[in-house]
Amino acid sequence: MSHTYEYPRPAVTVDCVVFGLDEEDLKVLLIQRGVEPYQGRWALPGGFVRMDESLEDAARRELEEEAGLRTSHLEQLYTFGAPDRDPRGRVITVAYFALVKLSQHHLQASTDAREAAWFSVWDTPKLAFDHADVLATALQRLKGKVRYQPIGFELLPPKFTLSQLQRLYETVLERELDKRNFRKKILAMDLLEELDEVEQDVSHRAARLYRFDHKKYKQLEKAGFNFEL
Amino acid sequence: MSHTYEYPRPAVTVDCVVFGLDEEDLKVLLIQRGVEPYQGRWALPGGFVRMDESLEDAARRELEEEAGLRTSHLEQLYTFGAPDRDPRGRVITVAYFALVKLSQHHLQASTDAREAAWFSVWDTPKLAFDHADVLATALQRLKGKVRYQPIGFELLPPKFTLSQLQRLYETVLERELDKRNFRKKILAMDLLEELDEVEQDVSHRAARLYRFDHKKYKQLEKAGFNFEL
DNA sequence: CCGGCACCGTGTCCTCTGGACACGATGCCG
DNA sequence: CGGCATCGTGTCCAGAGGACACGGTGCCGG
Repeated sequence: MSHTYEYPRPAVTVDCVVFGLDEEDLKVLLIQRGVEPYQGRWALPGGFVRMDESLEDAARRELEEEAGLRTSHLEQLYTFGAPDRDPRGRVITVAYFALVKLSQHHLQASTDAREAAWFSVWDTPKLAFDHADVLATALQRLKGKVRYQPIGFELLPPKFTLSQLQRLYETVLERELDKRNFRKKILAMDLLEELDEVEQDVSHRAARLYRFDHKKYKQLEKAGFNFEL
Repeated sequence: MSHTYEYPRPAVTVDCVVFGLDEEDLKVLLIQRGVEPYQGRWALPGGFVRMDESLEDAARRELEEEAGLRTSHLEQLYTFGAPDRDPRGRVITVAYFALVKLSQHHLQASTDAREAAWFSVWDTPKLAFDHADVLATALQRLKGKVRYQPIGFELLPPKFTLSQLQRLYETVLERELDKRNFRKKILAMDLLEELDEVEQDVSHRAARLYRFDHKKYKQLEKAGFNFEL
């Protein structure tokens, strides 16, 4: 290896901001730290990048190890590298952003005896390192992206009602939407498959279920179609 | 330092995609490599991150060192970390994205005897490492961002004509725009200061000069205004 | 001096989109 | 069988965006 590389090197980690949605709120997955620094504090799941794995592989591995979690949607968020962001020394972290269907991911005990739990994104405990910044950045990204890419569906069960979908947007965007206009617009896109099923076990009139048509979206996307709100 | 950190570490670099605009084309700044690997190939300016500087500071420093360049607009683009992207070993690079006013940056000889030059973004030589991917990512970002943030002005001289501005958008977006609609829309935003000056040394009727009003934009932005194409 | 050339600068019309807005239908429960 | 909660639907209006053409101005060359 060239002499060029014999400088001291920073350590490199990945951290994941995993969002999920339940009936009440938008949630983020946190892990309670078992060791110093910030022992006992809550933090984003993450860890060191191995020499032979890509950054995204590292993110997936950490999610699997720390929360027994697999996710369909995982994208790079931002890289945080302030020299003093870790008290142990120079650590640069590549943050990732993931969406999971909370309904299908009941957390399993983490393999390394750390506690994992979902918190409302509007009400998290004090976080370790600069993870509050990372979370804020991720929220901003989610808010921005959900409007012009159909990623919101990653947060819902495969079959969902239009009300659920609308609640999703209202929660993420932090504003109310008009039901009629919302339905008009989303149905006009012709990306939802109307199923011959209605929701079960509700104590009022049951709503029709829909399914997002990924194939159709891919096609339309190629043809220059743009999803928007 | 904790034992946790005694894993082997990747090297970390920053690379910069610097865009400039001249009368003909959108340009990108490249540096010819003086050492192996890829000796003689053109590459993005960049280099190793020092242990005591932030990522953005590293990017600015490299731009200064390799091209004598300062830039107003510098933002993080993406982090590239495929295990085999550098033949010398594991090197992760944090790519940055910069815009400069080409009219005011005649390149000075680089301090470390490497050659620096501007190339049309549509016609670059074969690049070192995965820098072609980095450039493609940057172009995509520029195309996306220019429409909803007033960053295009960073590519123009402080005083410019509406035709120059329109040509900028046409070049970046790779499509033609209608002159009357473009002027109507951009002037309606009320972000351009109309000057009592016209361009000089043209062999036809001279066009009026305008200046972008950064202050006004900041105010409007706070008030919830959204710049859009 | 005059014509040609190149670019500057301007307004109308039409379509479509987006937002405001209310009520009858359905199904469960007590 | 009445009450309650949610479902599901259509109209109207204003504003934005896109299509579209021509007279004005200034330089240059003959």
